[in-house]
Amino acid sequence: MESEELRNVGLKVTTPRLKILGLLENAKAKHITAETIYRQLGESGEAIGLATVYRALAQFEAAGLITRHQFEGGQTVFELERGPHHDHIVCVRCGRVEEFYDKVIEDRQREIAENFGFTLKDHALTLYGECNDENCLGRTG
Amino acid sequence: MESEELRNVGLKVTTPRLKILGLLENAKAKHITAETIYRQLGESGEAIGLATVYRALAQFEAAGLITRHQFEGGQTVFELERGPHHDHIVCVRCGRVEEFYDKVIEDRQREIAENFGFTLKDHALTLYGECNDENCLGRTG
DNA sequence: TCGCAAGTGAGAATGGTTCTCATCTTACAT
DNA sequence: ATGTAAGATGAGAACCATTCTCACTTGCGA
Ligand SMILES: [Zn+2]
Ligand SMILES: [Zn+2]
Ligand SMILES: [Zn+2]
Ligand SMILES: [Zn+2]
Repeated sequence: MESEELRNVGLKVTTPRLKILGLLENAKAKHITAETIYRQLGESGEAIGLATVYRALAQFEAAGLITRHQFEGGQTVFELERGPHHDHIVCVRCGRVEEFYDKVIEDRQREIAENFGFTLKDHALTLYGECNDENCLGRTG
Repeated sequence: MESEELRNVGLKVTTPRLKILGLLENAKAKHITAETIYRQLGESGEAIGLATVYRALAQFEAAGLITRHQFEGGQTVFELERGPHHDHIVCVRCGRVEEFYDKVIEDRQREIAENFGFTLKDHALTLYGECNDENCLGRTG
């Protein structure tokens, strides 16, 4: 249950937090902005203050429940951290987001950091391109 | 000369643009924020409006003279686009930035995009870690 | 040298995010 | 169950990097 998840990371179980977690699980889009969370909760009658949404997301991130991504030209998006690590490829025309994991790249990153004498803590990799989805191609030609 | 560079990309040669380009070339830090450019020009008696700095940077970027990077938790930084493409590794303690190019990673990116049916246009890769610089280690232990 | 399209700068506006603070809740002990 | 203290909430203000506005200035081809 979601209550467990909150307790496990040392957060009090509150209605706003449960609603936000629940929305992250059930939202159609996996990568979602704070604004969207705020708006969707409002529309479904579960009004939560925007400040609370931001606060909860920051806490969830600190607790490792979610991750945050900043795709170029867009606002910050959040996603539930379930399953293994992955990076993203984003269509610059339609905004479609796909996920991938590439062991070759992950390994090289570690080697590169090592060569510079860095202890690798994190990385951000996003590919940008134009997708071949029919709904995307249809828009611009 | 810098005037050439501006003319070559179809921009009028103006004093503000020349000063900003010049600063980008001579600044100690290669990766620099708009604010810093604004402040450093001001300090050296070459006051330029902040809006002009942002405008010029946007035009330089569109013209391919500079690139823009958004390292996590920091403001946007700009750097002169001279020499081959590279990505970055950033120390999360002291902010030190190093550059690298890795053919293996670059090639894999292209393959991944292809597999998703995307035409790769761009990518953003930044590694975050803790460096072993003495000035860095000294700070936190 | 002129004329005007283009550029500039001060300050206002924007917009995403964070902060403030008075008011609620949760979690825990009685 | 009830009291209570620590923590959470929400409305709106504040923040801050960036962009916009607009009256004035400048680069540059004719
Ligand atoms: Zn994802
Ligand atoms: Zn697309
Ligand atoms: Zn660089
Ligand atoms: Zn360091």
